[in-house]
Amino acid sequence: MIRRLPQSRDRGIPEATVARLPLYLRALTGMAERGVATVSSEDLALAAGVNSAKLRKDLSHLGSYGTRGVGYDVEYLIYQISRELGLTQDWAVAIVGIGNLGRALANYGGFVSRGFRVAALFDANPEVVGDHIAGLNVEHIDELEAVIERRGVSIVVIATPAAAAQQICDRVIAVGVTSILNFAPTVLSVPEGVDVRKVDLSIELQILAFHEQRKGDRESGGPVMAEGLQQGASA
Amino acid sequence: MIRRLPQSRDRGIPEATVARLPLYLRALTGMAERGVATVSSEDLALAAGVNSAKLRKDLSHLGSYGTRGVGYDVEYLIYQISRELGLTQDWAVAIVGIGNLGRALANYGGFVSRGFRVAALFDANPEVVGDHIAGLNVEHIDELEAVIERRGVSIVVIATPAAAAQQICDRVIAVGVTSILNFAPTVLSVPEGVDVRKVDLSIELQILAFHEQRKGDRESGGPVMAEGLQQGASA
DNA sequence: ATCCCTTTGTGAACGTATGCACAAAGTGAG
DNA sequence: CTCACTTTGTGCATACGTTCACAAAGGGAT
Ligand SMILES: NC(=O)c1ccc[n+]([C@@H]2O[C@H](COP(=O)([O-])OP(=O)(O)OC[C@H]3O[C@@H](n4cnc5c(N)ncnc54)[C@H](O)[C@@H]3O)[C@@H](O)[C@H]2O)c1
Ligand SMILES: NC(=O)c1ccc[n+]([C@@H]2O[C@H](COP(=O)([O-])OP(=O)(O)OC[C@H]3O[C@@H](n4cnc5c(N)ncnc54)[C@H](O)[C@@H]3O)[C@@H](O)[C@H]2O)c1
Repeated sequence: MIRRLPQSRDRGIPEATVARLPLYLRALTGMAERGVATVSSEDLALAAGVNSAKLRKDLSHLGSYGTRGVGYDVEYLIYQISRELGLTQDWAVAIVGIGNLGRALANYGGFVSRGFRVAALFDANPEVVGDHIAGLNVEHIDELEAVIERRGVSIVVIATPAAAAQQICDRVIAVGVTSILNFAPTVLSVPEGVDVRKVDLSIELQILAFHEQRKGDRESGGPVMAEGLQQGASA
Repeated sequence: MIRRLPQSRDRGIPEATVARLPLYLRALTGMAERGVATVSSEDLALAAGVNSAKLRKDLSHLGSYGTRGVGYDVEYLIYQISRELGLTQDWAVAIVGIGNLGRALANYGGFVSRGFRVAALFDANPEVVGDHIAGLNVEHIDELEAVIERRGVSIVVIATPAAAAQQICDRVIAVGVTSILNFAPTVLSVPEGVDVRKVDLSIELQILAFHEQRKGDRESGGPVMAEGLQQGASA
């Protein structure tokens, strides 16, 4: 291997790695709070629930921040991962659909903890509009575009019924939003350059049911299946 | 303790495929409701937001249920996928931690729609215990084991603070639960044979932030990377 | 300075997933 | 029947992801 400076500009981090970085970050933050100064790949991997070789390979994509024979400096690694994930800047998030779920999300403290700030709440229901939740006023959905632009919102969380999701999606994309987190159980179609991630309770349960059923099958003499698998990264 | 994942198995459906089956099912259900009798892989793939070759390969793992020149029978395919996922039986689900999120989950109608039935709610807070939510009484966490066994709960949803999650997890596993859906931002450690899936808002936002930051970098002359990617299956 | 111990970073082998491209299989018209 | 047309199911190439295993690097003791 040729040792070169351009290594740091090789910014092609695999998607599977990106999905695990927040996990490492969380484990590291816990360690920092407990006063741990350095950590080995073995220990960090254990805390994050992954294989240590995988962890080392993941971190190697960010650069060479470890010290052989010692491990990684916790604070420094927190900084490097945070920077890579873009958490050293402040992200304004809007939540659309302030029903059961939207309310829970708006009240969720874990949001703010890492660079994310809930900057706007929207709903179509006149009875909900004007409510005060977590120090924010719920705006009418008609104000969507204006408020998003005024407050510099760059990430939108959709928590409306499925029927409204695509329309909300189209509208926020039209004003330049390119990152969407969708809780509605529907497939959003978006132009290239827009990232959609989805959280779908129903799908998770169905996947669990699939494996659960298969465990039961075992008793009736079916083939013994692989088990104990935790879900991995999303690509 | 090396975990072996035997691949050579007859009914071995790839994990990536399993994760997409619920998507197909949802699309098919919508079509059935609109009176569509048959569908081509092309159309179904479009509705589910995947590549049609991938869809055909996924379905081929279940069997050969299509008709060349025609497509798939919608109702029949719904039945086959439902059966494969184990949705033809009834799953009793318990929710632990009836706070903001737990309440939203308990009130969520989409649960029941597909074989899942919320059968028990638990909380440690005396002010919450005894509340009536969605027709269910919130039980004290001390009753966890007894109620789970009595009502035949096989899937547990954890919506407690992170600090309580591992303990709840250990307790439900001790009474035979092997499927857990975890909303708490913590890595659960479980014995082999137990499936844990996690839903983590914070991780999703951080992944979005990573890509969002990268989009901004483009202006400063960084390499233009592939975008527009939607998240894939979790393995 | 030398040796021993620990731990990183990565080459290489293997496993899994994706998507193209096409033969095979089916429909229906004449 | 044959022919034209549609669409499935899959072989194959390629890309991506995981894990093992070990040389190289660093720390510290003597
Ligand atoms: N509650 C859950 O646990 C849960 C779980 C998984 C998925 N989901 C999904 O999340 C979404 C929200 O769930 P919920 O339980 O909060 O539903 P909900 O009905 O309680 O809330 C939906 C809110 O969206 C608002 N709304 C409707 N149309 C709108 C529009 N065009 N613009 C802006 N706001 C609009 C409604 O006024 C309502 O306040 C649904 O798609 C649901 O399927 C919910
Ligand atoms: N609210 C959200 O939008 C959101 C988003 C992502 C993740 N989460 C996570 O989901 C979990 C719940 O979030 P929330 O906002 O509902 O919090 P919450 O504080 O509103 O609710 C937590 C509930 O759990 C109960 N509880 C605490 N210890 C318990 C125990 N040992 N046994 C049983 N019940 C116990 C509490 O009494 C409370 O009712 C947290 O881990 C949170 O980080 C929440």
